[in-house]
Amino acid sequence: MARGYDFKAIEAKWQRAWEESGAFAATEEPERRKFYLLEMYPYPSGRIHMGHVRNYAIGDVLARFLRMRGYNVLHPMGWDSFGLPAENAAIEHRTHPAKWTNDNIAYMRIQLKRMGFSYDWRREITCSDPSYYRWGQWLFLKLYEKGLVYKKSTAVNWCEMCRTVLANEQVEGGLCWRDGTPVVQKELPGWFFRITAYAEELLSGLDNLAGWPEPVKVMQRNWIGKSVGAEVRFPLVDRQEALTIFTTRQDTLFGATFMVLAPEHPHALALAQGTAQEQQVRGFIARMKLEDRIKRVAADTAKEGVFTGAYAINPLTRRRIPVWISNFVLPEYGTGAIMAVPSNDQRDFEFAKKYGLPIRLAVKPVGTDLDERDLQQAYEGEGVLVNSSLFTGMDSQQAREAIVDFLEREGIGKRTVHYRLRDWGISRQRYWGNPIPMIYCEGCGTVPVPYQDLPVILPHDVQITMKGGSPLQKVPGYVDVPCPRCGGPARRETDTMDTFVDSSWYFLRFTSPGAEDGPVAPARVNYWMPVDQYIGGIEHAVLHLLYARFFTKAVRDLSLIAVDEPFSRLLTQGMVCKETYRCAEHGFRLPEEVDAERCCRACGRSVQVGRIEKMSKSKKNVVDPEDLLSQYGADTARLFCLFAAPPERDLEWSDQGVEGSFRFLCRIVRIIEDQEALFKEPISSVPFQRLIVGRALYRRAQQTIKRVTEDIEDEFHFNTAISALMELTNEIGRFELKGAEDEVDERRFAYSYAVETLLLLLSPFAPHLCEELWERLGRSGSIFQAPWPGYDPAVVAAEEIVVVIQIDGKVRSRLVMAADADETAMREAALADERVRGWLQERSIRKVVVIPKKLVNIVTGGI
RNA sequence: GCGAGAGUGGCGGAAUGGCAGACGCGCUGGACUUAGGAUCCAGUCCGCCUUUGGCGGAUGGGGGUUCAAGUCCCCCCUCUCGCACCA
Repeated sequence: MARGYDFKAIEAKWQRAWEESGAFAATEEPERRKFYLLEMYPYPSGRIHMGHVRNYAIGDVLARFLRMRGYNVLHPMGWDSFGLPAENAAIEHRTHPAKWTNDNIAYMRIQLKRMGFSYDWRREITCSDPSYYRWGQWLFLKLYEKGLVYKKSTAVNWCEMCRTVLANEQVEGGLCWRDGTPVVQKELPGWFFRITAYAEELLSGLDNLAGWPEPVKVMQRNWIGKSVGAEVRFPLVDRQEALTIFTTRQDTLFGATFMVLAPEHPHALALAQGTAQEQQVRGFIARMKLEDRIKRVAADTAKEGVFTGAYAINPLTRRRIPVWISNFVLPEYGTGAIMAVPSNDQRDFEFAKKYGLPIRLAVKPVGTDLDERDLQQAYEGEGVLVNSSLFTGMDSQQAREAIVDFLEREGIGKRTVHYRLRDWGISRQRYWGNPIPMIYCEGCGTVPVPYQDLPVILPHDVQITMKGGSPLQKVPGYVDVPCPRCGGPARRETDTMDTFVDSSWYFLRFTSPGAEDGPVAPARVNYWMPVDQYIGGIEHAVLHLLYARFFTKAVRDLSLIAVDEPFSRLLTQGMVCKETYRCAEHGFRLPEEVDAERCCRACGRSVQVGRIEKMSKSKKNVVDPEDLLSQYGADTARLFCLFAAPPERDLEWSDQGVEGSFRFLCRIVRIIEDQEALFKEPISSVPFQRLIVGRALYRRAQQTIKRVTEDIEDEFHFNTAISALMELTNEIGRFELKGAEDEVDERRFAYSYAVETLLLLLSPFAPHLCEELWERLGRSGSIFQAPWPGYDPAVVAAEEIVVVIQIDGKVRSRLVMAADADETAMREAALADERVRGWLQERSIRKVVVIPKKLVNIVTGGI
């Protein structure tokens, strides 16, 4: 038998029982309160890690708790099983991505089951399975019909090592997150989702997401990056065209003394043509094209530029202003051109100083006599307009409105809103993803695959080399197809979809996983959606969570679902961290490579005990859940993850802490085993009013019900819920079962009630053990079919309480009083107290503050 | 630079404006033991006083509000995360 208690046998026994009884299968029952609880599904990398264990343990407590509370709970699990690692692994292990993926899923499914998570496995989804991805293709085509999918050629992040485009979040400091290869910009055709069509709704919708953590909402707001301003036309001197700029500070228009274009701006070279500047401009543009984009965009990159030789007219001052080109203007934001107001914009100021361009003050701080000749830096704040014709003297905020009105009246410009959010490029030049269902015909152009031909099956026989383009290009039977429209020879699209597409709607599919007529079955999806509680890592704050919101709105507009937002409440759990050991010679070391004196076993040098960092293989500070399972079992692993820190905070791993959680469970086993005979006999209940010796224990049990219920329900404070359970356990352990003859019934009743309550309250945290002990207590049926215990507020409230007596805010005495003692009684008792009287000699009482049920504070006038 | 969050014993962490340090880990002592790395019991913020006991100090630093501040307000410091030439 395993140390402490036989968790291996117990856990296997109950996992089998739950599976056989279908305990966690969820069906739509319209008359019941539903609760859709979801944790972010994993990428099947091979084995689960502690981050998964923590994420899913948090979810499972809620799932089990809510079921006991009477909710109809949907708690599904699936696999984010498309993606590049499968192709890398295929090369490394000489296997097929499908086999590697499916083997991983099979293994990880077993691991999750061994953790005892209460999923409805009948609803399992595998992204890489045609039964799932066919509906991804279907949705792609529907969105295409709606104009929400389009193809364009543009500059994208390209990783030479991965041989594919990377999403923005996969670029960290200009390097590929996976292999550290510098990411390059590459002009490439690809498919895009028009997420920008929903920019405003994605932004405003955040205001209604009361159940989302503020940081996540802030990050999404920043990402969407809404700017309200105006587009203004600046006519070019001696030409027909004009340059259009975007600004949020039209109040500073009178201070615009030059213009700046991005090197990529379509007019950039044209303006210089035939001028003395042409060669210089040509050279500058060529150089900028070569320059690394990430570096160019970095804030600390020096501003540099060239004069185009051309002039424009400031439409308000009517003055000629030179047009420049510079690296600090970005082609993709606004119109790729700006008006430069050096007096009121720091970037423009620096540029003007560097190249000796004129500065003209447009807005000055209220009540100052700022002069542009004295400017040491731009004044970017609000203030009063100067040098601004009829707007001079106006408040800058009002002037923004007045000037944009004027621009619109005069036909010079118009109100405009710009977003930083860009359309979502979903083309991946890789094999292991969902095929984009498009066909190119020379005669008919781009033709969608007809719905009846879905799914486009990912061919099995491919050569994955990580060289050249997509492996799919070299699969003849795949690429060459007849055009669905004219029947002539045509070519299939060989890009596959970003895996974030799969995860953008998997939560919908869970509601109706077998649906054959569409991605979802309407009645079922509408019963379950939205997800009431979503749980996952904060690293998805912007991408997955933004994409999923976008998809939900787009699918809603296809009339397939009725909700606006996919996730009502969101919990972002912290990372699982552990200290690192680093040897000067051997780098990061495993704990077993370090001896008791903290020296490297390889070279004997003392290792540096590093910071507490997120568990990662490269830092050699990971703990494998598998080891935990074999040493302590699933209940201990879960319990520790929940006890060591509140869910949203980082969790610091501690082997001794795990040991402590295990000890706690062992203690409960001992308590019950020691009294096994007691529970075998019938126990008659005693009303609370008649409880004397058992009163305190009974009350403590009731108080624990209240605390645990509130801790789980309100704030997911599982750590404090567990500590309350430990206190109850301590109390039970101290309780004396033996006593006078006439007390025996009462003692046995209070004791068994407390033990039973303990098991019920602990069951969501340590389900296997509680199920087992519940059975040993002789209770029939699964503990998870028992209702969550309730409490009587009158019992919870003690009839006597300790009142703190303070003198001038310092505790000087404590008195036991009736809980319902009124202010007068409390004041008198406090003033009559001997210790208090000792302190009060020589002092005059200025005031007595009485807080019922809490304290009395006597404020004196000093000695 | 901007934004968000955090700073409490040796450690993880508790505290509707009302006894700071619950609970756990670790540590100390004791009991039971052939043994203890099992279990049980007691102790464990710091300083001071002669004890039972008591006094003083203590939640990054400094001010303030209040009868009362870890908690509210202002200033500063440190750390973590996110964004960062976004016009």
